[in-house]
Amino acid sequence: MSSDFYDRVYAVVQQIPQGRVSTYGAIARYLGTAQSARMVGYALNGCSSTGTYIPAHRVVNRLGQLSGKRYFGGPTTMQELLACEGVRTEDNQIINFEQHFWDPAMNL
DNA sequence: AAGCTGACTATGG
DNA sequence: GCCATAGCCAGCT
Repeated sequence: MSSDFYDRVYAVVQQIPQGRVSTYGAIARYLGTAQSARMVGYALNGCSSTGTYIPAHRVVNRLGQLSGKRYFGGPTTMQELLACEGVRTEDNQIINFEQHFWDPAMNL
């Protein structure tokens, strides 16, 4: 039922190593739809519907901001998940974002 | 079927 | 340097 686009997004996000983060734009570009960064987040919106665990907390916007933390049910859920993996955040933004950044196109 | 929405990004003022 | 506007694509109403 999930479109190929959704499935690809999930596949990439699942391949993000623990303690690393990626961006919507990077994933979108890897999928071939560089202009559809919004769709990446939109796809993650249905990650719970897939029944598969998707580390969506490892996906942030290009500034390293936890733009989608409000979709995790708690105001600090995403932040805690990242912190649990060793990713420090400050004011909803990842510290040393470039250091944690993981580009699928660069590793896949 | 047609229009709106959105976890983005880039550009302009 | 910050706020406003536009472009984008795929899913949802």
